[in-house]
Amino acid sequence: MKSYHHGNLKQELIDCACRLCERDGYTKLSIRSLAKESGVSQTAPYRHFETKETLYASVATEGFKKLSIACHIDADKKITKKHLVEIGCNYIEFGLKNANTYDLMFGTAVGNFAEYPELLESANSTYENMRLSFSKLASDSDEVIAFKCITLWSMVHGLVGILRKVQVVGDDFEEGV
Amino acid sequence: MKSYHHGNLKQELIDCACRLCERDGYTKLSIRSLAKESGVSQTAPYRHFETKETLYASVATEGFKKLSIACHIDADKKITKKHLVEIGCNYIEFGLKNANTYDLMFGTAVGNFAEYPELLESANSTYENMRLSFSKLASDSDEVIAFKCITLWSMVHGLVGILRKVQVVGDDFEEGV
DNA sequence: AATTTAATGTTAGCAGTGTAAACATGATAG
DNA sequence: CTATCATGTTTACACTGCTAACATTAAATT
Repeated sequence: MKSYHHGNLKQELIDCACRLCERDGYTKLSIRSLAKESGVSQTAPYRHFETKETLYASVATEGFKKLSIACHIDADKKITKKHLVEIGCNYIEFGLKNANTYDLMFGTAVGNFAEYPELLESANSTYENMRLSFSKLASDSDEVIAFKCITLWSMVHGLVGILRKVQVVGDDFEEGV
Repeated sequence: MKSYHHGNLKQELIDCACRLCERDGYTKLSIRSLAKESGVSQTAPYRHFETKETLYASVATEGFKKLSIACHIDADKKITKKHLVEIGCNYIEFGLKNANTYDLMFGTAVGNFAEYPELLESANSTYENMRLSFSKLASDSDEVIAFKCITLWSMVHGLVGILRKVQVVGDDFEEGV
């Protein structure tokens, strides 16, 4: 007889949600289907996620962690201009290859990150990693570095959004860089 | 006795949807509430919009028209570098002040613009206006202009996305430009 | 070790959703 | 005047987020 309790439901739900969100987009994800996929009753997820937005927040949190990893930002290593470009390309590649997750991370699905401490932490840490990398290359003031960082971030973030809509230039672009 | 037929339902639904989408975000918009708001039966909108995504497409179409207008791009007028910066600022301002509509326009709510000719037309025309403005300033080849255009577009588009999440730098930025 | 308690699961049910099908009405073309 | 067709309504279905009441198990307390 199978045990009544699942044991590791929360993590399994998050993993499953990450998969489904990326595959079908977060709008198609339902708590019920998620529960069914994990072989558990319809309302079981509510023991681990107050609302659907809380689940979204968890998926977004994972997303930022994956983005950090995908960028290959190593806080300790020395960095060159070439590395910087690589980071940018990695960022864009992540955004394009994980378009649905990226949409969840930067769209309005999760209204206010501050309501989800883990998400806020993971998003801030991603940014902080980027900022640190920039700061190693420039000898500007912190303010200027932050400004430049936002500018570059906007570039790559914007490109992700644009390239997704304007597929035509997608291939040309990679060479262009 | 009120007339059975509404007469101008389609446009009223679009207008109403635009308002509600911007106020609450497109996820909160329901066809039923929209119908009720227009004093019409639950399924009446289906005479004018095949699916909800079709309705989204209409709202997005309006969005691109409004964006074009907000940018104050005049295809005939001469243009200076200062104008270009103004266009950029107008773009960013539009994106921030109409965040929910902007999200609908550039998110994944409408999967494939090509399925909605009017939307495709209005999005392309917005881009074409921008490209024309750029082309008046630069004496580069069409390809290079297109490349620069995408780059600048990415900048402002990216900033809209980032500034929405990182409100802190919002005020500083406007001065910085 | 026995018992209480808190965490985590289930069942039943509500109100709201997108959408399809069948029917009603009224404007318009013949 | 009548037939047709666009546009409206009613009814119905399967699905959704979420709540409340109950069941089971693991962990803490005695």
